[in-house]
Amino acid sequence: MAKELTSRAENYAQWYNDLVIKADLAENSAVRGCMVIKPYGYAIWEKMQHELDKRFKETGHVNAYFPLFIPKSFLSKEADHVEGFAKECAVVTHYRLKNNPDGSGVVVDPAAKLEEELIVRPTSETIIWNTYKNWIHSYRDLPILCNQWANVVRWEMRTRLFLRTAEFLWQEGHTAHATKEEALEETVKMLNVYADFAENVMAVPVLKGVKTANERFAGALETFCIEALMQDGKALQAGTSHFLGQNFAKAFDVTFMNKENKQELVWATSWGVSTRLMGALIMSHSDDNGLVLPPALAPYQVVIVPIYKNQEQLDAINAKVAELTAQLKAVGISFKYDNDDSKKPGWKFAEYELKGVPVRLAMGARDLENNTVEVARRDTLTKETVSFDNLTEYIQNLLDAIQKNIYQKAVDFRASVTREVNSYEEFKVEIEKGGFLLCHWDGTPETEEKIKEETKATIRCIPLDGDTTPGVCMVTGKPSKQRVVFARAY
RNA sequence: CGGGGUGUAGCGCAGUUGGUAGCGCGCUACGUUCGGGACGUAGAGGCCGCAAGUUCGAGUCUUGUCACCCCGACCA
Repeated sequence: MAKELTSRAENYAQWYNDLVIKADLAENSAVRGCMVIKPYGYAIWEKMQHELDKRFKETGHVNAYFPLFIPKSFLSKEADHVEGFAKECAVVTHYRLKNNPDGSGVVVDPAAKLEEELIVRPTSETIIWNTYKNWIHSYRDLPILCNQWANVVRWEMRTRLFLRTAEFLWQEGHTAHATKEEALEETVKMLNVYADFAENVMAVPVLKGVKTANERFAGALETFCIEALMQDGKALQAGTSHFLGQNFAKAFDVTFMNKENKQELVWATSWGVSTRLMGALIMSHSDDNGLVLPPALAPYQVVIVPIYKNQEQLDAINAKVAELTAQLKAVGISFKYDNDDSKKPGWKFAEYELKGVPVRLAMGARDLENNTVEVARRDTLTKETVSFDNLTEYIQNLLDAIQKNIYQKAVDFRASVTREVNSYEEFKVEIEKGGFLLCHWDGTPETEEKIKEETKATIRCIPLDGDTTPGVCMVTGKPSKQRVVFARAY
């Protein structure tokens, strides 16, 4: 991918990790490790939000909003949770500035020091459970199934556009349940929602699995995840769903009276996906010509480019295109008719390829004569001339075909770099090639840690629907219940 | 915080032994073009990251400083 660039392409694309990912999607901001998401990129994020939200509602969830600031004391109430996040928190210590006495700009007013510092949320478990405490008294108050769309801040030592920015956008679901079974069921249910979204909307195949203790969310008893594989052979954690047990209920003293009139601790889950998914989308499908977007997420699914020599021709094309766009609108296909006179057709072709628009229609004088249109698809870069009659139906089918095709391509790619490895020697060689390695592991954190140190590979997950044939650990020779998934990850 | 690198036009870069700043793209105007990132002509655009120093003279040499990028430690 992205072996070389023409001097022209340089002006339109920024290349990142061998993939076009800044192409009108994002740029670095003036703030360390943060990103500006440009309108085209944000439109993709909005589509993702819409599709996810729809699925959350279908599973009985509602949206709410909780504060950006978390009192420092809240964060220290759950021991594992603090340990996990303490090192990467932005802290608010003052609430006022004043003019610098020496006349050079402003300084922090030392008189305005906060009694208790506020943490900019790295995740909202603590502030939410502090709130839930007041919402929950009886089994009749349960379950609580809330989701919040928000930004969070994690002061990472090293950032990576889309994949690990200091501030990112996400949704975080936080649910409270009367029983362990119900909470576990919720955890798995949301994992399935994420997997469905990734595969059917993003066209990104994912492995569903459970994290090992080492990789578990700070404060969770069990972390479920979906793991995707990028085109460069590295794995990407695309979403997580945590079973939190009663840890946060204990920490924030959230109890309820059950039907037997006994006081019980509440059971919790939390789950989230972030703008990291934008990275997953880009790195799964893009090619040397730019982005390849699945029709389900493309800000516009069809772009129409007129080709003309004079105003008269353009008028004729405008009229013809108006017929088409009315039909597209009627069936809910999103489109853009680009009759901007300041850009040439060739320029537009390249531009919309870079932006990943699934279908491009070109219409010129020749087409008007023949009652045809040229249809180009982004995923295969092929073109054909199609009759103007029944064009809408043709496009509908084509969009479906493209959605399926890019998913299938990703599935095939993943299959081509997923293999079973049985010895540690072989593992050390194979891991250099990237991809998922299915190996036996003795289940101990020590062995996992040793492998990580020696090869930089981590256990991405213990797959939920993997082969459960037992074997022996490739490192220690001790018994193993099933193969787990190793990879180098982002 | 360690190791490496880079700061020169909006973007990407060149700049020789120190002599007063250039290329490509983009931008503006006009004309010809328009079915795969057009071409010609004429333009506009720079405190050479910042600060000291050496020198008749610094983009270039010295010292300091700041910022950003890459590789580690950390992590979704």
